[in-house]
Amino acid sequence: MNCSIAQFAEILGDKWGLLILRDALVGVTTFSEFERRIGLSKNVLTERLNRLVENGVMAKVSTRPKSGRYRYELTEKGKALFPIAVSIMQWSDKWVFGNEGEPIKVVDGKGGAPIQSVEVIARDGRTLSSDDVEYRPGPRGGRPYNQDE
Amino acid sequence: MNCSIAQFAEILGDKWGLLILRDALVGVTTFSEFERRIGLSKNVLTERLNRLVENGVMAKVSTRPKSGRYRYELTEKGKALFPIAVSIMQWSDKWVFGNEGEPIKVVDGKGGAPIQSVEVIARDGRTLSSDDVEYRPGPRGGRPYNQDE
DNA sequence: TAATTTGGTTGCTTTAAGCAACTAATTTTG
DNA sequence: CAAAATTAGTTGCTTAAAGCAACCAAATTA
Repeated sequence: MNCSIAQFAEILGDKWGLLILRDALVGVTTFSEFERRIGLSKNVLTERLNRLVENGVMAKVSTRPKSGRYRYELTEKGKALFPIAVSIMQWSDKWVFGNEGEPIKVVDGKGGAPIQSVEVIARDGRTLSSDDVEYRPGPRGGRPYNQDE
Repeated sequence: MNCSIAQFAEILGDKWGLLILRDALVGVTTFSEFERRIGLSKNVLTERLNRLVENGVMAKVSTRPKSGRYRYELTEKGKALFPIAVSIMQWSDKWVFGNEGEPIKVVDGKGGAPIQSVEVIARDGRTLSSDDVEYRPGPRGGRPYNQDE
């Protein structure tokens, strides 16, 4: 499907994929810890982790050779999902939790100051809302945002 | 579940939810146009749109009173998902499509210049990667990023 | 006036997810 | 050092969700 969002959705566009990403970002690496924290069945976790590995988002590495124990860790491609995760958290904190307050705070590792709100910024520095942009066909061109017909 | 990402996932954390958001952002409003562009079955589309309406992400408004024709449009809460959609597109463009080039370009409505890359910025202006942050329990506190036990 | 479009609903089939039991190494505990 | 527990799964069965096709009534277009 010739759509960036659809591509993302294929790789981790479901509940479990997003929760695996969340846990991976906070440092979870083992099969059993993902299982315990997320609370999904083993066969589904197996399938989802395999998909992430196949798509280069995570790497499966042996802790010690021949041990049968592994670490699942984010690749560079996986770590690049960080702004997506943060923007999701910020949206939820504001629009779902609201004045209840957020469950987790993301802070700068150096100094512990809160981070800025993730925003879409124009080349000239203006913050853009969804009404301020236009969509143009890219290099792959053709009809924009259409997948079939 | 006391987790911001899980809350988001409940509302539109699946393939169809993300594709509906994509289309809504580019201006799709009618049931039939969502159906045609996304290519999902009517019953699932009905259920998904209802969920988005129930959660305040979209509003269902009659085009003309008593006409039986509706527009599904993003609320303020829904439009606030914009940075998430853009960060997903940018990730996919870079890490999935790569040098093939992106299918769609998001440009500034004023002047048509490309937008900046969506990033996580510290209070002091530094761009932060996933290794540069820490996670602290928020006001809702308790154990961070744990939902059960 | 007839055909088409819109926005669905209903019923059936197929696919995916959840659950429990089992396994075979490996590691920890007494 | 033996027994228990943990890790990282697999297999089989059940239940929930998605896909598909047909159908429908009101409104719109030809």
